Amino acid sequence: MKQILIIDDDEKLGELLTQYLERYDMQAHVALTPSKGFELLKKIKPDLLILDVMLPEKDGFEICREIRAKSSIFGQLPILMLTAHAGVTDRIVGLELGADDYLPKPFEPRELVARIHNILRRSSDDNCLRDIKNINGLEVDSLRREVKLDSEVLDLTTMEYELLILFMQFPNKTFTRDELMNRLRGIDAELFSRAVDTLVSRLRHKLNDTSKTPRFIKTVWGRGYTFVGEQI
Amino acid sequence: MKQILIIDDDEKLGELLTQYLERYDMQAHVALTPSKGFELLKKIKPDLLILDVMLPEKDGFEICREIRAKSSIFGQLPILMLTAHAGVTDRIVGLELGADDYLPKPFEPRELVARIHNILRRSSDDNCLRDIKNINGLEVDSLRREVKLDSEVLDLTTMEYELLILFMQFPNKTFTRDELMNRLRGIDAELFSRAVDTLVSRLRHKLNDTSKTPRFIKTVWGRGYTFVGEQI
DNA sequence: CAGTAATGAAACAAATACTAATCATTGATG
DNA sequence: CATCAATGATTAGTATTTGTTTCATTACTG
Repeated sequence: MKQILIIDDDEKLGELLTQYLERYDMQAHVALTPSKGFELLKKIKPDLLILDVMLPEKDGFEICREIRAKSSIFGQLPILMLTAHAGVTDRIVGLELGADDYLPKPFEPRELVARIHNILRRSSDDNCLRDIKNINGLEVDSLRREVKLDSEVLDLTTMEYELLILFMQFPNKTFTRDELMNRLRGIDAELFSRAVDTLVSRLRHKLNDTSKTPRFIKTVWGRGYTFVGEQI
Repeated sequence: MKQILIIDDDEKLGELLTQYLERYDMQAHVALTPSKGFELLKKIKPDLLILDVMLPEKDGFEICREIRAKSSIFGQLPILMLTAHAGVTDRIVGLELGADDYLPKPFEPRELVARIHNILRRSSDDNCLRDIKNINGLEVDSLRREVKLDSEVLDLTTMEYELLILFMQFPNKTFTRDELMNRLRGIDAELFSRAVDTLVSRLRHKLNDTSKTPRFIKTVWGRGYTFVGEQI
C-alpha cells in the first residue's frame, strides 16, 4: 500500500483526503505543520509527498527546496504541490524547485488521485496493480475499469463506477447520504437534493438489484445504504 | 548485435550494465569521460547512447547538444539520459535538447532495457525483436512499421502509429487522456486541448472504426479510451 | 389504520463530455 | 523561402451523464 504524506494546515482537507485516498489503496498521513511534517517524513518514508504552499512557519517552496537539498535520502521522493492561486509563476517556481506536479486549490479529489497515479507511475513503473475484487458475483477489474456481474460486463457511468468501488471497498459498512456525497464529490457536504438516491437507484438497476431483498445494495431506513457481501 | 555506448563516470555501474545488457543481446561499451566518449562514438558507431548528466569535464546536456549539432552524422543517434534527480526540469531540458528518453537514477536494470527497446523500436526500422502483433484482424509489424487491417496496409502518421501500438500493447486497458498524452510525448504534457481526441478520431477513421459499436477503440465515457480485443 | 416521513424511480433540465470539422502552427523537404 | 504534410488548438453541434423535481410507494409512528 502506497504511503502518502500530506503537509497541510487545513485539518478538514487532510481528513477528507485521507478517507478518499483510502479508496484507492493509499494510506495518507497528515502533518499540520512543517516540523511535524519532517518528523513524519523520516518515520514513515512516504512514497509521495503532498505539500501545501501556504503553511505556518515556512512555506511549501522552502520545504520543497530543503527536501531536494537532502538529495541523498529524499532526492527521489515525488512531490505534489498544492496552492491557493492558479498563478503560473507558482507553478514554474514549484517545478523548478523539484516538485513533480502542481495542483491549484480547489481541486476535485478525482483529479488529485489521477495526478498521484501519474506521478507514481512516472517515478517507478510498478503501477500495474491489477487488483481484481470479487464480491458475491460482482467482479471489478480496476485496470480495465470494468465491472462484471455474473461474468457479464456492465456499462457503468463514471459516478456509478465510483460509487460501486466505494461500496465494495467497505462491504457491509453503512454509509449515510452525506458520507457518500462527500466521498464522491469532494467537499460540499450540504446536500439538499436526492442526487445520491438517484445514483443508487440507477446503479441498482444496472446491477439488476431492484428486488425487495437486494443482493447488493441494501437500504438502511433513516440512515443510508449498505453494500452487503463478503469478499472472495 | 546492438552496440550501446555508455558515457558515465561510475565505473561499477558501467560494468554492471555491460553484463546485464549482454543478456539481452546488446554489447555495451563504457566511456568514463566525455572525451573518451566522443572517441568511442566515432569508432564503434553505436546504435544507442546512454548519457549520464553528471560527468566530469562537461555535463550530459552539453554533450547531448554537441551531438545533436553534428546532425549529419549522429543526428539520428538515439540518446537516453540518466540523471540523479527526478525533477521535471531535467527531463524537459533533456528532451528539449534532443534526448529520446530520460531515466532517473537509481533505476531498475529491467526498466532500462525496456526503455532501450522502446527507443530502438521508435528510432530505427530494424529493431532487435520483430514482434508481429495481431489483434482482432489488426496486424502490426513493428519491424516494417507497417499496419495491416484485414490484410490491407494502412498509411498511418507517426502519432497515429504510436498511439495504436500503445493501445495494442495493453489491450483492454482504459487509458485516460492524460495517460495517453504522457506516454506519447514522453513528458508530462499538460492537456489544454482535445489533441488526444483529435488523434483518436483520425486513427479511428483510418481503422474504419467510426460506428457506434466500435471494433477497436472504445470510448469510455468520462474516463478515456480502451482498445478492445484479445491478442491472437 | 391513518398520518407522516423516507425512499424509489420517472421525467425533465442542466451540466458535462465527446466528435469531427476547421483553422493555425509546426516542421520537414526541396 | 515556398510548399506540403502532420499535428495542435478551437469550436459548434451532439450525445451522455448527472442533478432536480415530482409523485407514487414504502416504512415507520402512534
